[in-house]
Amino acid sequence: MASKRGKGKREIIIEAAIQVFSQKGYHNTRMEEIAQAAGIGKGTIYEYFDSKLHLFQSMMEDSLQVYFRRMENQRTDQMSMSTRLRLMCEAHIRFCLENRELTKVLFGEAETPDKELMEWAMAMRKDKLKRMQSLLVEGIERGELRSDLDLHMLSFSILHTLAAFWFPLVMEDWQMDPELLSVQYADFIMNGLKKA
Amino acid sequence: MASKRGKGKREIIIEAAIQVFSQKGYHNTRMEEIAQAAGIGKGTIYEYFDSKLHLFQSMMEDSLQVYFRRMENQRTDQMSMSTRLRLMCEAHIRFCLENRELTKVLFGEAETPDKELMEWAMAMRKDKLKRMQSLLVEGIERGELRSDLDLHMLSFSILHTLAAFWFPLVMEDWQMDPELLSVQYADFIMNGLKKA
Amino acid sequence: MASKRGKGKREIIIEAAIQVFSQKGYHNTRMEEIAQAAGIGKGTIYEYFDSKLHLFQSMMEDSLQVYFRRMENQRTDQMSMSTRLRLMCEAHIRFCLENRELTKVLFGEAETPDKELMEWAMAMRKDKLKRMQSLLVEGIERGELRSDLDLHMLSFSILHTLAAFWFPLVMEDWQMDPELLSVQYADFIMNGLKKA
Amino acid sequence: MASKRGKGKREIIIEAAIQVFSQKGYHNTRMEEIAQAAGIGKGTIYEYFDSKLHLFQSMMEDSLQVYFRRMENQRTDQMSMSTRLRLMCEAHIRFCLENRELTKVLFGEAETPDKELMEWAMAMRKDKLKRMQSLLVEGIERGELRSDLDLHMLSFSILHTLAAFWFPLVMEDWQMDPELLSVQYADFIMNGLKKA
DNA sequence: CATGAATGAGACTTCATTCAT
DNA sequence: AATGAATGAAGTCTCATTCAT
Repeated sequence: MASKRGKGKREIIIEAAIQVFSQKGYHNTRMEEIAQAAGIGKGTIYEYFDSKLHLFQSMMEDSLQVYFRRMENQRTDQMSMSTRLRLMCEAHIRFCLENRELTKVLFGEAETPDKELMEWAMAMRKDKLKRMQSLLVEGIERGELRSDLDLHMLSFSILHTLAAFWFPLVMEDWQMDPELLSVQYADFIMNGLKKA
Repeated sequence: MASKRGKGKREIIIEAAIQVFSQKGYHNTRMEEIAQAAGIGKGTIYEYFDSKLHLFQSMMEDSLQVYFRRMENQRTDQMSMSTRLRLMCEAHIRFCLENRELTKVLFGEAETPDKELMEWAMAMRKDKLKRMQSLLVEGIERGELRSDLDLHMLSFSILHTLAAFWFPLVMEDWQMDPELLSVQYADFIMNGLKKA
Repeated sequence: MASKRGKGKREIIIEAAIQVFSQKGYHNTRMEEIAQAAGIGKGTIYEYFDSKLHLFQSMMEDSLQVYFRRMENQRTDQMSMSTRLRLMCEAHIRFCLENRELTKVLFGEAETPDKELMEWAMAMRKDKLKRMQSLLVEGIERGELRSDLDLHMLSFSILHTLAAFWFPLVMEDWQMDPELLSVQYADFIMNGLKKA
Repeated sequence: MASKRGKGKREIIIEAAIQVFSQKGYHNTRMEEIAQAAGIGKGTIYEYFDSKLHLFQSMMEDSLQVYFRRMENQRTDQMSMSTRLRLMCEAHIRFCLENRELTKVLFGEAETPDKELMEWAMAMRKDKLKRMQSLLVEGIERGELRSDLDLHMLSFSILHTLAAFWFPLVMEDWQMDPELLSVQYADFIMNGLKKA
């Protein structure tokens, strides 16, 4: 009860949804479980959300906002590309470690309960890719990055690797310091594998 | 009829399963749809597979075997690490382009309908990681690769990026020549982003 | 509606189950028929019983309780064996005539849908036999009954004949006064067929 | 194979049906199980019997014929009623012990898969009752039996008790000598329970 | 005649959603 | 606004029966 003080029903339900969806996935979650986790009646959910699908969608949108707010809360314009990549990586990793349930639904839930949600996810994906491409273009224009590599390939590679880190961190308890991991990953991205 | 010549029912069903599961996902696929896609009756599937779950599992196992057979069909022991990474990448990309449906279920289907399958997927994942680590260790011992980066991080990064390529190739019709893509990716991995 | 006043859903369902199971038997009864007989939706049954089998089991247990409560509701300790047998017989017959559907499932339903229920039925059977044997032993000790007959055979014979009466009474509308029937049956049991 | 020499397919199938139906009951028996028990193909059964129901029916009819042939194979017209009852009882008991599977389906299978079979069973029942009544009437006319008891009640009691003996004999391995049991039962029927 | 692979009607059961209280 | 008992559409799986070989 104490933890619910000051929270509206909508927030309580979304939090319960994150908790249950992240553990069981969309199709294996029953509305009643979410209601129980929220400490409310089954019917009440429908006062705030039209359907199971809308609840899931709202949860994803809310979660992504939290993620984006966290990621963008950095003023890195003046820094070197290497540093910016490192900071971005570190922010992502810290987010994952501090929001394990949220992370599971955001990056792990690859189920696409329906077409609409699928398209929404695709749009998110494209948006992220564009931002990453912009960053790379800026780096090239500044003369810090090579210009002979395909930008689509690069942004894809970097974004997906970053995103993929959620798994060992959250699911397998990979014990690695976020700062060290970021430094190493940025080093790898910038300098490659080859022995100097 | 002509398309079924020379194929056993089991194969026909697996193919239909790949087709439908890859389009709709596990939970949104009805057994009847698979039966229709296979051109057979609903009950016939149960002559060959115990349940929907077992069908899905069999399909995944079969698909992975096809993938592995393709990937391992290379003798690259004597080549440089750079070349080996490039060839591995190329093999993966060609597989994706030539087996679009198979690719969708293997890399896109992140649903894990039940615990057993989840564990099976985890085991696969760990196996692939180990192989990649072995490759990197070999590269380090040969003196071709840096030894100051965390191996877990590296193998994770490389594998996931590779795997991630399936999406733009199969879902977004990314028109890029497999050979060129492989060369670029290997270059990126080996030399990094930094301008020389 | 009027007929349901004061009854919980569970009771309504059990009553409907008695009605339908007694007419069609376990395997020929569909859950939907019971739901219709109860005037409720198919799914509602599952709010009160886990499965068809559990419903059947609960119905049998409930019915037997009603039967036993009725049979044991007699203080006959001081009477002669002949009277006790007669009263037992009469109670049984009256129960059958007043609870025709219940009687059909209790004595007519020899189907044992599964192993567990079979064992339960066997246990009931043994319990009844033991009670009858105790009664006979008491009669022998009192000097009222012969002691040269096998007790197992006797208790079996008496119980089964009694039980068997349900059929002509309920299924064939045997028009015989319960009191007269009891008197005759007790006479037969006590004195035998032989002409004096 | 040796055991099938000289037997037609029809007989083989009926024997297999007795075996399986007696163990599992009508509804829990699959046609395939019978086919396997008969050592033939599933489809072959349908060459000899129209349906599962007809097979069951045929099996019951055949079995009952075997039973009746055995029971009637006695010339007892000149004997006393007491002796006749004893011999009838003994014949029944010996049949049960020597034809355990047959006994299970004949007396234990109270499932009535459909209406037609139910009616057939009722007809059998009435026939047996009539024969028993005739016997009792003869006894009365001869002056051996009492005439003050209801004949319907008597024939019912005796027949059912007799029939009921199958259970402890076949299902519970009641170790009692058939001759002794018959003597005791006939004694009980003739002289009753009362101490002389 | 014999077979058994194929079939699809039919039964149980689940669970998102509704609505009377 | 909140509830949860009730609902019934929908999906999985079984198995008697058919029929091409």
